[in-house]
Amino acid sequence: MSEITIVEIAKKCGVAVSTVSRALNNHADINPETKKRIMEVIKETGYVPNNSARNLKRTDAKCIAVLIKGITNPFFSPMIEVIEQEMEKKKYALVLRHVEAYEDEIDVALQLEKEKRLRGIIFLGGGYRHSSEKLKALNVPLIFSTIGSPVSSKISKAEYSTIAVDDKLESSKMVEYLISLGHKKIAIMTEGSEKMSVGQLRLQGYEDALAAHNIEADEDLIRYVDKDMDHYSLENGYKTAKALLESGVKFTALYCVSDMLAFGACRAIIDAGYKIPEDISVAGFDGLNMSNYYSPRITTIKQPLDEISRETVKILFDIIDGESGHQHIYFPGELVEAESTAPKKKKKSAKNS
Amino acid sequence: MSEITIVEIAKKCGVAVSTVSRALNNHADINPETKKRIMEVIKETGYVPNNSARNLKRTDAKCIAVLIKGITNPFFSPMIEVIEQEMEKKKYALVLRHVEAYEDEIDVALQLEKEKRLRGIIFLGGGYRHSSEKLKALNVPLIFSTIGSPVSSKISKAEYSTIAVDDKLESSKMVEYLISLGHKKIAIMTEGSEKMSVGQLRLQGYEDALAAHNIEADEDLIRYVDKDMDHYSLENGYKTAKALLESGVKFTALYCVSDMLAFGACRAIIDAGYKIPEDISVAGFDGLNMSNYYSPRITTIKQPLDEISRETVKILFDIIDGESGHQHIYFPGELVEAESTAPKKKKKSAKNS
DNA sequence: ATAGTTTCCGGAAACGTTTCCGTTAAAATT
DNA sequence: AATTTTAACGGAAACGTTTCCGGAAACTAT
Repeated sequence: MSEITIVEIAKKCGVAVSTVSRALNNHADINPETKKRIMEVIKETGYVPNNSARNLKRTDAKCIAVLIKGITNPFFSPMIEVIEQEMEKKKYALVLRHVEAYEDEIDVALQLEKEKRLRGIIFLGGGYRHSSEKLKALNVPLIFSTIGSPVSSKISKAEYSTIAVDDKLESSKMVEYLISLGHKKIAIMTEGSEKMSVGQLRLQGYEDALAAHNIEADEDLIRYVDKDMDHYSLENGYKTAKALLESGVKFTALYCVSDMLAFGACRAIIDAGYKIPEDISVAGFDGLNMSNYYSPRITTIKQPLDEISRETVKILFDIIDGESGHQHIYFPGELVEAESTAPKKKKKSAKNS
Repeated sequence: MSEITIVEIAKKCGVAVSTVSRALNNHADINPETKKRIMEVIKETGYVPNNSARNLKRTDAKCIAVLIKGITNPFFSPMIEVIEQEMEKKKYALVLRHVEAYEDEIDVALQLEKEKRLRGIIFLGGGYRHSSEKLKALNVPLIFSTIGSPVSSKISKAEYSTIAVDDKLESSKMVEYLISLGHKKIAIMTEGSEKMSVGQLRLQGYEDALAAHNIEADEDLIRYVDKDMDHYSLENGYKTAKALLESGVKFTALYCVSDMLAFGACRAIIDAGYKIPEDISVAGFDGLNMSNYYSPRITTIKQPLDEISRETVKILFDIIDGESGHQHIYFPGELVEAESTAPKKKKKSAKNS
């Protein structure tokens, strides 16, 4: 393919390679005339500098990586947007990478660290099988955003930052709310991939809330999504809710640990001939944009993703600039009451739209 | 940061640099013993080869790029999945990049072409401001998947491939269907960013269908989404539908040129107190997974994204391998009738769930 | 034992840049 | 007019790899 290099340009212009390089990089020591001439030839020939060679020498190209597991999850959309904005302000290049498993992530990061001058990594999305030695070896700030408790115990809290809502606390707020509506038989749909996953934390919040109100936890009401599928997907929500309904266990409210699950669950409930919220109340978590457009609008805990994202970037730069060490910050979530929940059981309760 | 290079490893092992390289790259000419020893040291030190240097020399690292505008759009999720699978089979590295504007894309691609040995580019998502000279200069196969007519007229059809559904035709199928249900006042919600955009093509299909049935096109029924917002977003669907409803124009069916728009529109219609499909039928396009979980399930044209994705990759490799030239292929879409549409007006029409 | 093969490894060139250092000629200063 | 400064540029080393070429042992076959 395009074999043309900087030396051809130099020849064509009758100057030295270094001069072309200077023209390319807006260096001072160059005659505007010469520069213009060189730039023209470059334009003509369609020459593009080889980035590998460039990065091999350069030391100043600052770059941070955002590694996302499940980049297509709508949950990340607003986060990516904000992070991109903030990075732009700081004039840092941003590399957004979609990674399947976390093992991959690390290798991707390692690679980046060598290719470019990686200054930090932001991890988005759950999954916790980090090989901590490698992670430490990177020697750049690691920021985990909106994921429960991110790393293996081999790496200490002083070596990474986390920014998120307090999943356990917020989760219990939601369950408290359902209880306040008179519900006692509250089912939960969650995910239990790893010990400290978001799903597990939110389950703990559920249990806390029940305990606080002396409601006995019923094993049958705790449902795990299929771990062989995308955890927080519509299909999984649908499937799990369907199984719950068909099991015959009685419940008046279903708390889904993610809005995506709630969407799927709602559809299953409707398909089964029940009305939401008259027959069954459904609650979600995350506050996805979609939850406000779904029918019914989903009662959920809204995560302040914009603020979280902004803070994520801020913390990263504070650490890079040496202005602070690693931090672990919780943001408050907001309970938004919508159409999918209602007080329990009143014969014909009015829709609270 | 991690300053350790291949020469340190060589020193530590008491071997030559080339030997370490051989160990690293699974070369033949090396004693398994030596290799093992070297690998151990590498593991210990956490050494990672510098990819820039590596790519500078290598010529075989094959790589193809997938450039997506709006990577967070759920539309792309299944496509990415399939493409990743297929690439894995071919043992090609895949670089997935999120790009904001198409200008960016090209630069990204150019950069890639130099860094790695880029063998092809797949473009996903609309937007058509390609600077064709640059594109040509890349000298690698360009494949446009699921986007209308992709490039500026300066670049000929023999120089790129397209794989998609026939947007115009499929669109008219949907409108024909609505007409067959007895609808005459059919509103359309579309997007008109560029001449040959997906939205424009689908609008043409709408006009064709109306013309074929001698239904007069009513300017007031053609609605454009806000071009300053994300074109195919819930918000835009909601907002545009709301404006349409408030305008007082009468219509019995609303055809949204994308499911995302349909979701938003449905919500606006419901909020306005109408029932879907009893009062207003709503149709979408794309066949997003979500359309089967939304309430009501959206009548839509389902794009065979799996097949399209697979074919996209296949065509790319055919071209790379010199087994064929560029192609322009249409896949048929599938009209899926769901809950959001019904025959017009019968006093109390039964829901066709 | 000799010649021919293999096996394994070291040396060094090359990849395409950037950057440091030095040089020249012109401009500015004395 | 002689000296110093400046502007513009060329030359070459360096970045960290891979790969080609050749050479020394260690085998194999005669």
